[in-house]
Amino acid sequence: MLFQTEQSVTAADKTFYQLRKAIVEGEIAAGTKLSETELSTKYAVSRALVREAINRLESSNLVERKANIGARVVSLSPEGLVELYQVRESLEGMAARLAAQNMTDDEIADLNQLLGNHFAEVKDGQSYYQEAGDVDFHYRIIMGSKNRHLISMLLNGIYHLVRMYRVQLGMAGPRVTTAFDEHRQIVRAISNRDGELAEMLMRRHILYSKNNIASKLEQLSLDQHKRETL
Amino acid sequence: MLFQTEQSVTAADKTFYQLRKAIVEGEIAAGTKLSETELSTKYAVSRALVREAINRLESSNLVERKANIGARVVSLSPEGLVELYQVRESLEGMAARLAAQNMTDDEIADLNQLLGNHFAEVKDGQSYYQEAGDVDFHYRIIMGSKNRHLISMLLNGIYHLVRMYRVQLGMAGPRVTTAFDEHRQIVRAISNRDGELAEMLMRRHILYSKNNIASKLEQLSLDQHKRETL
DNA sequence: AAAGACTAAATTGTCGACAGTTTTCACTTG
DNA sequence: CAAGTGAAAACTGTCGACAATTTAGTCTTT
Repeated sequence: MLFQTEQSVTAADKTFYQLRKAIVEGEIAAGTKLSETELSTKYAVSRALVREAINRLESSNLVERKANIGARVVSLSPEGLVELYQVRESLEGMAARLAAQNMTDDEIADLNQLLGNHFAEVKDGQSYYQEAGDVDFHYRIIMGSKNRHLISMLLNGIYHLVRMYRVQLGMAGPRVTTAFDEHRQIVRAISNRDGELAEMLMRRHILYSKNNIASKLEQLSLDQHKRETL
Repeated sequence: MLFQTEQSVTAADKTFYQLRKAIVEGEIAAGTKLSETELSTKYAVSRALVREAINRLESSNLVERKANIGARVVSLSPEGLVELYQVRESLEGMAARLAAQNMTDDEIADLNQLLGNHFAEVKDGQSYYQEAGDVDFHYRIIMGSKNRHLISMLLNGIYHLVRMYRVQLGMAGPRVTTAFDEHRQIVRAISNRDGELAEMLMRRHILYSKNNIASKLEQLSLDQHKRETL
C-alpha cells in the first residue's frame, strides 16, 4: 500500500479513509448526495464523525458542500479534468525542479533503481505499471521536493481526485512504454541536478498524460449522452 | 474589504473568520497552542464549532493539528517562507498563463484600469499600494485563470498565510515602484494573450518579492536570537 | 391545471455531556 | 538527588439530543 504514513489513530480518521476509498473507487458514485444520517448508520459512527470526515473530503476536493443543504460527491467532467491537470502540471513541475535540487544522492540512487524495476516489468509486459508504478514514481519526486506545502497540496489536495478519474475511467491504458521513457528522462535530469530541465520534462509528461486520459473521458461523455437521448 | 464572497452564513463560518483574522494579524501569536475550551468561552460558541473552525484553519495552513494533542498556530520561519513562495511561484505563474488565455477582453480592460489607478497612487506617494493594491492585482489574475482548483488553492490554501507573513513582518516596505513596473509588464503580456511570457514574468515577480520579504525575516530572526541569548 | 401558500417531514447546524488520552505533579524508590 | 510510578487534572475525541433550515407534499386559489 502506498501512503503508509496514513494510519488512522482516531475513529474520524478511519471513517474518512473508508469514505475516501468508497468515493475514489466509485462505490459511491460521482455526483451522489451524501446524507450524514445515512452514512452514520452505514458506518456505525456518530453523525459528528461523518461530518468531520466530509469536511476533510471537501479539503481533498472529492466532495462539494453547501451550507444548510449538504455535500455531494464531485462529478467528473472534461473541464474538471483539464483544470486538475493544469494544477498538477504546475505543482509537479515545481516538485521536479526542487527534487533535482533537494534530493540526496541516496534518494536519487533509489529512484534510479525503481526505474530499473519498472523497466523489467514493462519488458515482461505487466501493465500493472501504469497504476502502482506511475503513482510511486510521482510520489517519490513529490517527496523529494522536501517542500511541505507542495507535498501536502499534492498528496492530500489533489492526488486522490486524480486517482478517482483514473480508476473510474478504467486506466490500465496504453502509454505504458512511452510514459516509461519520459520517466527515464526526468530521472536523468534530476541525477544531473538540472532543475530547470526536470521541471520542463515533468510538465510535458503530465500534459501528455492529460491528453491521453481526456480522450477517454470525452469518449465516455459521448457514450453517456447517447444513452440518455435514447 | 477584499474577499467579499465570504459571507458567514453559519456560526461556524463566523468563528472561522474571526479566528483567522486574529491569527493573521498576530493577535493570537504564531506558535501559540489553541485550546478548544478556552476559545469556546472566549468566542461564546460551543466547542464543536471551535473544532470545526480549527479544522478549516488547518486546511488553510494556518494551524497544525496533532491527534489527541491539539492545534498550534504555525510559526513563521525563513524555511517556511521559502517553501510558501515556491508554491506561490508555481501556482500564480500558472494562473498568469491561464489568465492570458481565459480572461475576457472586458476583464483585461478592468485590469489595465486598476493599474492606472495604482500608478496615480504611486505617483502621489501613497505607500498603501503594497498591501491592498498588490493583493488586489494578484487576486484578479488568480480569478482570471478561471481554474477552480487553482483559485481555491491560492485563495483558501495559502493566501492568508502569505498575508500573515507580510502583516507580521510589517511590510509597508519599499519595492513599491519596482513592483509596479513588474505588474505593468505582466498586464501587457496578458493583453497580448502571451501566456508563456505572462507566466515567466509572474514567476520572476514573486521570486523578487520573496527575496525582499526573506531579508526582513532573517533580520527579525537574528534580532530574536540576540534577544534570547542576552 | 398551474401557481402559490402553508404544514409536515427530513436534513443540516449547534450544543452540552460523557469517554478516552495526554499531561501534570506529588510520591516512591534506587 | 534522579528516575520512575501512579493517581488526578486537563484536554481532545465522540456521542445523542435539540434548534434551525431546507425540502416534500397538500391544499387553496385563480
